[in-house]
Amino acid sequence: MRIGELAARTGVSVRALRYYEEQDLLASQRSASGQRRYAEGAVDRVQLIQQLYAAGVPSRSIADLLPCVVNGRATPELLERLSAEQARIDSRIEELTSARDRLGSVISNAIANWRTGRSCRPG
Amino acid sequence: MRIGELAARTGVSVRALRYYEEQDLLASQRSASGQRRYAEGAVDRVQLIQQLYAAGVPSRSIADLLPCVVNGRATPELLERLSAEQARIDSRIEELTSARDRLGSVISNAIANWRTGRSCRPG
DNA sequence: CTTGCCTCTGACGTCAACGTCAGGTTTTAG
DNA sequence: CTAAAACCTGACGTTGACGTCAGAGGCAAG
Repeated sequence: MRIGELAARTGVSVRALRYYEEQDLLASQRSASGQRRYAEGAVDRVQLIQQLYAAGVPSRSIADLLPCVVNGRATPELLERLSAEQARIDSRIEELTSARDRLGSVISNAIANWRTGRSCRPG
Repeated sequence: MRIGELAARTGVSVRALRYYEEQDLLASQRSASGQRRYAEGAVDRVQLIQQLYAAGVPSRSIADLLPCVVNGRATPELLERLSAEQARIDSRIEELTSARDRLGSVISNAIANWRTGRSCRPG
């Protein structure tokens, strides 16, 4: 498929796909005229890239670990990096959870004030 | 306390603290000569700011909700925004969890390959 | 009083992950 | 064949949360 279709099917922009290629995250065949052609697997690949980006994994790390994802092999060193990334994600989840809870108590606190005390209306 | 001490006690840079003030996230008294003076509560406040930043809450939203955190009151509109932020954080946590799991399966897959099949060593 | 560290206000630099525009080629629909 | 739509390669713009540097003042110690 061409880049436009891949963009449509993954929900990421054409520009982003070209950017991924620049960063060696996503390869493409080229047609005789130079247009990018992608196989079906590219859809999955792009979604994985997005997932890792969303997890805050820097693109350099993604570039390093993607081959491993594809062929299922990793050097011990890479395995360590993967575990490290996983740990980073875990602590990030904890941060988020605690932030979420803090927001939650702010909310219920505000609601409680709202019921019992004066409301937020002027006066 | 002065800005250097607050920075040391919160672990954020002096520049960041001045930036927070610029964004109306953190107020300060000024000495006669213009230096910033902070009360004890500033330490907590800065940590809250960090937590929200870490959760991806944009600084404008933080500025809006901080007064509410302080005085425990919120307009219905603000309550809605808080809930929206909470929901955003929740979906972010889900993203991260799924990324984490995906990394996990990559890792265990690699380990399995490592045990059963050929290792990653050349040859 | 001076030395040395802390602080001040601008103001420009940075980095990632793209957005956007320019100027040109290719593919497709009619 | 032609016009529209999609694609190409640069290359500069954007945003957020600061980093960093310049130049000038403030403050406690000796």
